[in-house]
Amino acid sequence: MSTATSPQIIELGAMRRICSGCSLRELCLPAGLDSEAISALDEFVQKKQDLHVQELAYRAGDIASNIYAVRLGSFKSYRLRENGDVQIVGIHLPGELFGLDALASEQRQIYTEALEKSNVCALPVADLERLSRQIPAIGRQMMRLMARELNSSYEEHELLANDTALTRVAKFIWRYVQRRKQVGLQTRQFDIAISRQDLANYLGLQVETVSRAFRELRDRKVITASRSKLEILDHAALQALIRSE
Amino acid sequence: MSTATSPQIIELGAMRRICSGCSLRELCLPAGLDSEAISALDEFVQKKQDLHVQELAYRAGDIASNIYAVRLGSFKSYRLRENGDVQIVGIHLPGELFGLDALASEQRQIYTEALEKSNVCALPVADLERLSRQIPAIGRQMMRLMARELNSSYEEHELLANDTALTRVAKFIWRYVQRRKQVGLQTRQFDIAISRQDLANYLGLQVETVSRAFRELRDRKVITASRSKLEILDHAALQALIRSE
DNA sequence: AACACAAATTGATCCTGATCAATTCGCCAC
DNA sequence: GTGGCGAATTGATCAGGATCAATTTGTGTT
Repeated sequence: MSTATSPQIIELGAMRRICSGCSLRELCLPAGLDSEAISALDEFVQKKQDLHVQELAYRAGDIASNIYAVRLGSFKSYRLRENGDVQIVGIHLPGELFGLDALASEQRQIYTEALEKSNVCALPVADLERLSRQIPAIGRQMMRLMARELNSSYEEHELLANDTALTRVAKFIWRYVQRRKQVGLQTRQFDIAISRQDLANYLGLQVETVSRAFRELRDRKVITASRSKLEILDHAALQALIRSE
Repeated sequence: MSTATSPQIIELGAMRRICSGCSLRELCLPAGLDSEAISALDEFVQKKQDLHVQELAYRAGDIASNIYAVRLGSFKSYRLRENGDVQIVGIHLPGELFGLDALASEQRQIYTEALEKSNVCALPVADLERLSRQIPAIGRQMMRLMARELNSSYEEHELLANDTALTRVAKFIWRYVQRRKQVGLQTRQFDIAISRQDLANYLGLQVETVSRAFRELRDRKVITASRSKLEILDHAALQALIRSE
C-alpha cells in the first residue's frame, strides 16, 4: 500500500538545498542554463517551503512576489466564478513551475492550493528580474516556460471544446503519466492526490461522469483504480483511446 | 451598410509608421514604456504587413521569428487535432499581440490566419531580445503581456468547462465588445469577421447551437444580427445574462 | 436584375452527460 | 477491530446540445 509513495520519499532525501544539486534541475527553471547561470540562480533560490494539504501558496488579490517550483507533491490552481464556485484551471506536479501568470508584479488572479503535503522552491520575482538582466539566458528561459504554459492551455482548450468524457479522462491520465515520466517518477502505479471531484471540475464534467469513465477504463482493463491509487495496466490501450478521440 | 467599417478606415489613415505615432500604442507592446524606451522600439518596429482573408501569419512548425501586433482586422489561431480537424484557440483583435506562445525561439505550435483584410506590425523576436537586454522595461512588458494571455486562457477554461451554450455566446459577444471598447472602436454596431462556424468551433459548440443562441438573444431584444453585422441593443441585458451564468 | 453558392437558420430526433437518489467503499479515529 | 464519515460508485431519469435534414437568406457575379 505504501510502496507507491516510497520512491518520492527517497527522492526528497536526495535533494540538495540549491538548483545545482536538485534532481529536478533539468526540468525546472535552470533547464538549459550553463553552470555559471545556475550558480547565479543558486544564490537566490534559498527559500524552500513546506505546505500541508489544502494550504494556499497564494490567493487571488495577493501581490505576486514569488514564482514557485514544485519539488514534491502537487497543487491545484483555481479561479472563483461569479457565483462563488471553484473552477480549477491547472494542476502542478513536481518539476513544474506555477505562479508565472502574475509575472511583472501584477495581482494574482488565481488561488493555488496544495493537494497533499508538498514542498516548493519560492523564487522571488524581484530577484529573478534582476538576475535576468545580468544573465539573459534566465530571462529567455522564463519566456520559454511561459510559452510552454500557453501551449498547454491550447491543449486544454482542445480537450474541453471537443472531447467526450471518456477521452477527457483518458487524456488526463495519459498526460499525467507523461509528466511523471519526465521527472523520473513511477508510471505504472502511483497515487493521484487529485480527488474525483477536483478532476471532474478541472475537466468540465460531473463527478459521476468521471467515476463512470474510470469504471469504463477498468472494464476495458486499461487501468485499475481505487480512490487515489492508480495503476496503468495497458499504456498502449490508453494511448490508442486518445488517438481515436 | 459600409458605415460600420468607415471608422476603421479613418483610423488607418491616422496611423504612423512607428509606435510613437500609433493610435494603439497605449494597448500594445509600448504600453507603460517611457518615451526613451518607445524610441528604442521604433527603430525595430518598421516591418508592417498586409494580410488578405485566409492568409496565414505563420503555420505550425515554423521557427518563430516574429511576434505580431494587430493594427487592423482580426485573426484566428488554431491547432490541428489528431484527426485533422481545426481547433480554434484564440481570436486576435486590433491592439492585441499574437504569436507570443512561441517566444524564445521555439517552433510554432499553432496556425494564425487573417479573418479579413488585416494589417500587422511584425516585431522580430531577435531584436526584441536584444532590446529587452538594453531596456529592461521592454522585457518586463513582454512578461506582462504573456501573463495576460495566460489569465485569459483561464477565463476560457472556465467558459468551456461550465457555461451553457447561451452563456458562452453571450460572454463571447460581451468580451468582444469590451475589447473593441479598449481600442476605441464602435461598441454599438459593428462587423464581426468571425463566421458562425468558427465561433462555434472556438466555443466548443456546433454551428446550429450558436445560431440558436443568436436567435435567443435576438428574441430577447439583446442584439440584432445578420451574418457579420452585429448590433448590441441592450448592453445591460447582455451583462446580466453573463452574471447569472 | 437574376443567378449561384455558401453561410446561416430552422425543425425533428437522438444521445451524451447532468441531475437526482441511494448505496457502498475506504480510511481514519478511538 | 469497530464505528463513523466523506468520497466514490452505481442506478434511473432528464435535458441540453449534437446530429441529421431541409430551407432560407445574403452576397457576390455575370
